[in-house]
Amino acid sequence: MAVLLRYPDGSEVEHPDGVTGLEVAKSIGPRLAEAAVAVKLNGQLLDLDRPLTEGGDFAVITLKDPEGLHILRHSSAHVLAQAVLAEFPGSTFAIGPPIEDGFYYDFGVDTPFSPEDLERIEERMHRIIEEDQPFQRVVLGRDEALEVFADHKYKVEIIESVDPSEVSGDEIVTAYKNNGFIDLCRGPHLPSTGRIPAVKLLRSSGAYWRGDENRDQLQRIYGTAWPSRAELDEYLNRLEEAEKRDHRRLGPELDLFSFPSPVGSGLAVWHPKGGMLRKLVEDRSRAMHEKYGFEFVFTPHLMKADLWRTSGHLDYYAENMYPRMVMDNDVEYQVKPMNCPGHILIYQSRTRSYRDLPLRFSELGTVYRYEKSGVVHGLLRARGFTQDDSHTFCTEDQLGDELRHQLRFVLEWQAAFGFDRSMISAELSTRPEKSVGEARQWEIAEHLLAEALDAEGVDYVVSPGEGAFYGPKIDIHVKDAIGRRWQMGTVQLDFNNPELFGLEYVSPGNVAQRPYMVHCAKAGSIERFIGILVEHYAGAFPAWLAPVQVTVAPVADRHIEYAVSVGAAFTGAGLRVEVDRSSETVGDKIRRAITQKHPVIVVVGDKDVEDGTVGLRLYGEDRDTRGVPLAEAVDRVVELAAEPA
RNA sequence: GCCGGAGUAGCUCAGUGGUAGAGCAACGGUUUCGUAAACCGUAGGUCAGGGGUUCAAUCCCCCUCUCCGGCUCCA
Repeated sequence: MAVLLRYPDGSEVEHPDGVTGLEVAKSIGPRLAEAAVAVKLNGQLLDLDRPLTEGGDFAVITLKDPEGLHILRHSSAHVLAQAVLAEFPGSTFAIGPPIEDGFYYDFGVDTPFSPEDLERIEERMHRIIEEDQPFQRVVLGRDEALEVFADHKYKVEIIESVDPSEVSGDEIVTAYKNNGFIDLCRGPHLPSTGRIPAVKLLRSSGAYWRGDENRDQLQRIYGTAWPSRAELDEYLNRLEEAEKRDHRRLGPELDLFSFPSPVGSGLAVWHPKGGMLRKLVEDRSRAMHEKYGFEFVFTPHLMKADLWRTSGHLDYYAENMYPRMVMDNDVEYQVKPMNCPGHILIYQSRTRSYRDLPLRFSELGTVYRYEKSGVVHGLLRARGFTQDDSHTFCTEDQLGDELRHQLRFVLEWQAAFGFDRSMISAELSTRPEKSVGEARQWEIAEHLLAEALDAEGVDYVVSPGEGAFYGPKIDIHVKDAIGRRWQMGTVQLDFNNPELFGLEYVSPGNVAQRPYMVHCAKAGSIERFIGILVEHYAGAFPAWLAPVQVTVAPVADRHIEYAVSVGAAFTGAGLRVEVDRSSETVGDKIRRAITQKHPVIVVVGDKDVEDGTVGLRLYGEDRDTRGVPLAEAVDRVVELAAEPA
């Protein structure tokens, strides 16, 4: 008997039945065999020493492959668990999967890990790696497995639930064993612990068993593992870079915003430069809403509790709302967590005809939501924020065009801020188990949302059952400059509110009809959006968004007068300018402008005063251009600072 | 909310059971300089807040607030 293996290059080679992956790799080449960590047969990953009993598509997996990295990190997690169990007798272990860039493992221990504990564990891991212990696959019967893991209640729970994604079959489970340590695992693993080239523990934290806050809190240790020391260093470097562009750091540094503790957690104040940035974003929001046919409405921050009762918020959103205030004659008021009810009341202010629709209301509406104390995160997760919110009411016939219209708006919005189509992906979330509205409505709406995505050529994934209970939605995700994904815009149907408020319009046949309601946010939250922009651009905004666009630096005090007139020329062209009148050296003035990430530095000295010229230096460029005639310099900067179309 | 870590000058950080220092920033003076840090000086702190232990607390203990890393949740 023989098995016929088809290699990735298309060639087919016959091997004896029961040949191992390692033997096949050796037959291809000794270096490949050395690099091999597993093989893939017909899409299934197998350990190197597993005998192959069938033919098919075959590939050798090395640490260069995504699957290889996955295996490396999975094996690292095992070594972590092995180290923890050895260092902390009496501890137990739960699950430890690979994740992007690393792995974690959850443990049940008496006391949470300290940073010193992590060092100790990491040392132990390195010892285990040095010992180069082979990973051995063992197949256990269910009862046998229960016995082996009798002391580990989380493992027992896993075996009892026999989750095929975590173990291997119905009545059998697989485990991997090295040097007395055994862990439940589907595999595959590296051939031995010595094949982990670079591993590092990063942090520990609490984590709930099965992700359920009502169950045990375990202690999770996060780590990272790479094919080489250099790649590990590069990764750690990347983390540092990400830290440098953290908006919570850059915000105060660039004097944009801050979170003074007397104000309260999750509540930002905007400094003048951040205020300018925000004004620019909001100006653009208003301009684009106007372009897309929206009308501007304004609703109060405080509304009667009864309204929130009608809208259902007090039923399903109460825990995110601030407590009631009782005013005249025991009337209760509440701060708004959403803008929709206010907009609905405007819709209801008069009888609406089909001729009025679609009716598009928009508001930069500031809302307040109670967030659990542990989740606030700068501008990205705040307790007070401003949505670029809109609510559109339309007929069923209009719905398809309307959804596409709004999706196009969201896409144009993102593009203006440097997020082109290649950085955008969408998620279509459909009807969840618990939902309101007729099945027919859901079907129509889901279909039209998908059609809009197709028509606009947006890549999307469908998340079945992930829609809100009141309607399906599209979420727009954006990938930033360092590859992180953020959720921003959303186009969302609402079958619930029109019903709750009894919204109607008069049809051509003079009958009352219920309109469709569409929520749409382009940025989501202005605060969050700006937080993302700060991180995306690392604080170096494109010139049209930069709070200060031009710094004029006179070489010496005698050039201040000329510098001021140069500044005036730029200001006259509509640019935002600062003239540096300090008595520092030019080098220092330039350094300060660069540190503040101003897009344009204009240096003026004796020669410029004489010739009516300036020296130009743009952010991100190490060189400068001298002797540029003032008018030409202004033109160039005006062009550089032009708003996106 | 839960688990852990942290809070010393505007910022970055030293420090000790006997009431605090550096660099940068600020301010004053000198310097007037052509593309990433001129020189000298001055001022600046209820050591997050409150309580406790102690002859004595920034340091040890407790509570609160705020921040950081996660979990859960989410724009």
